[in-house]
Amino acid sequence: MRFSMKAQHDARCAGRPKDLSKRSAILSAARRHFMRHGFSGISMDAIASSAGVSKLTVYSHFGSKEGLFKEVIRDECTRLLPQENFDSLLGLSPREALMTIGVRFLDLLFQPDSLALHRVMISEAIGNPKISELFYEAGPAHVKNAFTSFLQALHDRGALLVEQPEHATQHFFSLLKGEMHSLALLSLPVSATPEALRGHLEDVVSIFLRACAIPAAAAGVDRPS
Amino acid sequence: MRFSMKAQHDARCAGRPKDLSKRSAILSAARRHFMRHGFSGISMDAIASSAGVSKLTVYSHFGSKEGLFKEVIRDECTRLLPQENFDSLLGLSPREALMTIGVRFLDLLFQPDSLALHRVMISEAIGNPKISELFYEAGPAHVKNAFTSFLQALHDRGALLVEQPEHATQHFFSLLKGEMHSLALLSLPVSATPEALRGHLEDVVSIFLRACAIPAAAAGVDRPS
DNA sequence: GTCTATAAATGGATAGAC
DNA sequence: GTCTATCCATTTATAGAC
Repeated sequence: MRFSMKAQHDARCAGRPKDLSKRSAILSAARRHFMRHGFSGISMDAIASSAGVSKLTVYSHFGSKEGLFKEVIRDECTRLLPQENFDSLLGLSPREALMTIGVRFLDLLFQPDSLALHRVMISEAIGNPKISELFYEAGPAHVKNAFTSFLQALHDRGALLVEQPEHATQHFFSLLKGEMHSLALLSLPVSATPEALRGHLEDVVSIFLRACAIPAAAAGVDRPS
Repeated sequence: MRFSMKAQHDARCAGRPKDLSKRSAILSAARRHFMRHGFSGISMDAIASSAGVSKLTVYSHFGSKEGLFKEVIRDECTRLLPQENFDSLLGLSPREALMTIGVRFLDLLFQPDSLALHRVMISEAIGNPKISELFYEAGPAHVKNAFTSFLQALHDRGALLVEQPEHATQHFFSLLKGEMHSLALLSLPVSATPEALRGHLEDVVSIFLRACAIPAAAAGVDRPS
């Protein structure tokens, strides 16, 4: 009973279980505060009292403020990104598939948590490039790779003409983000109503499809699969 | 001997003249430090000593750290943006004009000073939306408006089909920024070689022109100019 | 013994006033 | 330039709980 039946982290031999509920309470409080006020903007005192634990407990779990911060980032990336995979959309028409992906991506991008994470990462990137690398690999890179594979698949089956899938991915997501994302990062008012987002999305998909249009009939110029 | 022989700032009339050279020395030092370390990342002590003045002088000129910061932002925006106006490009072909504008914009965007300014603005936007508004109006909004007017002019003379110039402007600049800008904001390594930028620019202009292409011959569906 | 909470202390940095 | 009041990350008692 005292001994963890799910022997997960018992590497510390006799070290006793270190209440996991406290650990997650700390992580949750830290996440709220870091996202709202940034790394320097909040004190360990505030985090500890907000989590209902003592400061010593925080230090015993995470070692330092920076250690806690890194854990929060890692956590937040996996929390926001439930394994992106677009293979299930290969049955749809390119337009339908792109619209679906676009809706998902915009939903993700304009979540307050996601915006806050981006802001915090950029602000920490001033003089600390290591942390933003951690973020990028755990977050944006995944979506990017998934979409590139998806485009490659569409190209291979002749549904679209995508000569450079990585470039195309970049263009698609850049268009999706649009000015709204820049404004949101600056905490400026942005009318992200569902209607506005929908219109934006339709514009973007149309532009993208025009750029990747198969040159009408004679597609024989390219390698035949 | 005690009296300055180079009577530079002897306007000792009514209100104390407050040495303008010191003012600009402070501004310049503050700019360097704020851009490199952010607002919280640098102390007034460091700025004062770096400018070769006492802290008192700094406070007498700018009142507070935040006051100094705002002045730096205002200054930096006008310094980086030498009045954008694209009317002189109306004689070129749309592709040539867009390429020219793109080169200028990318040059501006990837200047270390410009990147630093963006980073600092985003990090200050956490809990201080007023300052980023100042920045946006003094900076990005100008370029945006200039380009929208330019597109409208092209549309009016039938060179392009731009139904919604403001949306088109948004798309063009989003594409130009691309992934490179997001990476640069995170201080992540980005290969912004002249060749890479050139290739990117050509892609972007091609996509944009395809999106705004006049539907070949029968343009009669739209209002004839 | 080990985790924990409370509390206080250390050591350093800083904005702003005089 | 100096002074002061404040804040903060981190450490160090001290004592209770399992």
